[in-house]
Amino acid sequence: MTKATAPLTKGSSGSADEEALREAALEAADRLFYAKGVQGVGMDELRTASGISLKRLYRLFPSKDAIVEQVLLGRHRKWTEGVATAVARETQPRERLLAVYDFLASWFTEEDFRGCAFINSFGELGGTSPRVAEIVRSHKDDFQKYLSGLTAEIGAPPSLAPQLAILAEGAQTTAAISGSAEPARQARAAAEVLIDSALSRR
Amino acid sequence: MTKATAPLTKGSSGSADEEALREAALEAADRLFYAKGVQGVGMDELRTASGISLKRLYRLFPSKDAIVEQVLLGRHRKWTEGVATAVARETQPRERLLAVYDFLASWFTEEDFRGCAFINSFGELGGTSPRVAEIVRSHKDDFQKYLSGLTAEIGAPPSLAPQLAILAEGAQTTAAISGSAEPARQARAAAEVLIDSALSRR
DNA sequence: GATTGCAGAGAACGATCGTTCTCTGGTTGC
DNA sequence: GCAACCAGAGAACGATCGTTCTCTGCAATC
Repeated sequence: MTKATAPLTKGSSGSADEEALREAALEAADRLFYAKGVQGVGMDELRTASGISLKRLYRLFPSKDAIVEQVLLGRHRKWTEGVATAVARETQPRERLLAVYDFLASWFTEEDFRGCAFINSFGELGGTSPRVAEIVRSHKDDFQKYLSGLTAEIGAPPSLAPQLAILAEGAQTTAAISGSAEPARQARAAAEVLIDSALSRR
Repeated sequence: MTKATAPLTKGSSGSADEEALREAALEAADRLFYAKGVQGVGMDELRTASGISLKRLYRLFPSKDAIVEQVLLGRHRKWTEGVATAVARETQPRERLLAVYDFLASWFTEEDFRGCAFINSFGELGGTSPRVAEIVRSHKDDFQKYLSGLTAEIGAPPSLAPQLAILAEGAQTTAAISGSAEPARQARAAAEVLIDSALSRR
């Protein structure tokens, strides 16, 4: 009864399994780290949650730090994708910009929402882990550059993008701490004013 | 602070010393926690940094958690004071509001600036420590209420205060991560637009 | 069928965590 | 002078951390 699956050559078939396991491990790690903080989750807890033995975890990743790094990089990919998808649904440049805040609003209503994982990680580890600090910095830089592209679409001055970014960051932390999705709407309303003001002064 | 002599009415003999020690311990704890995260600092490190023996530390405070709590409450006092002082220097209501962002700007240039301790603590411990989450929440709530008072001075609609708060929060995290004080000026510029827009629509 | 290799489960390791206890030496009260 | 007490330094404690190792049993190879 143990021969039912994967009777192929094991040399190359293990790689696909490995990738699936890696993915499962990262998913569990992401969920745990996000909910309880990186240092609040031990490798044993990750083992239990993922169902992957410690030995295997350490064959998939060289260290916990590497898992943290991969989790953050995965979050970066998902965030970038999510924002881009939300923006792509709109055609008018102004609406495309505001779509960012609608994306935030729907994210904030997820029941396990606990703020921006990058801000959280920076607060916890930014002072002691240069690698984490670097990843967070480049994530935020990426977002600013993305906003710059969107503001350029409407011909707004370059000073608008950082202001809109600050609104987004503030909405994330405020929503996390207050436990409400309202900051997304408040930030959106503020963004409208800033955008319109920038456009009228163009 | 210049205190000449220990007041007799403050407490029994030895209490003044204890209070000074408690203050010194909290000062060291604040500096270390802020720089390296709460969980990144052990009690042994706090002992070394403060020069206060473990035995004494545990007579001054019942646990590390209590120290964390006191550090946060102390930060809250200092923040509230600092903002109020900066605001009090201005007389015109609009300038009083903007003084908040000038206060941020000068804070951001401090060399050991590493963001808002409350946001950082929330990211690290908010998911596991209800007490920390509560303190952070009430600190941010306090700030919002303070801003509400300032916006009421200029007769702006109540919707303005949360927007200005979001700008301040975003400026703090963005400045921390980017390592620049620029976000304070950007937030200030955005606040001006929001304030003037709110006033013209009044 | 014997041998080899590798998987999983979890015990074990050294380090460090928050917290407590022991030991020592000096001060105080009589 | 002597007993009682208390402060300080740091060892010790149990728990837990990230990481590695051992043990066991199964599967594949000659």
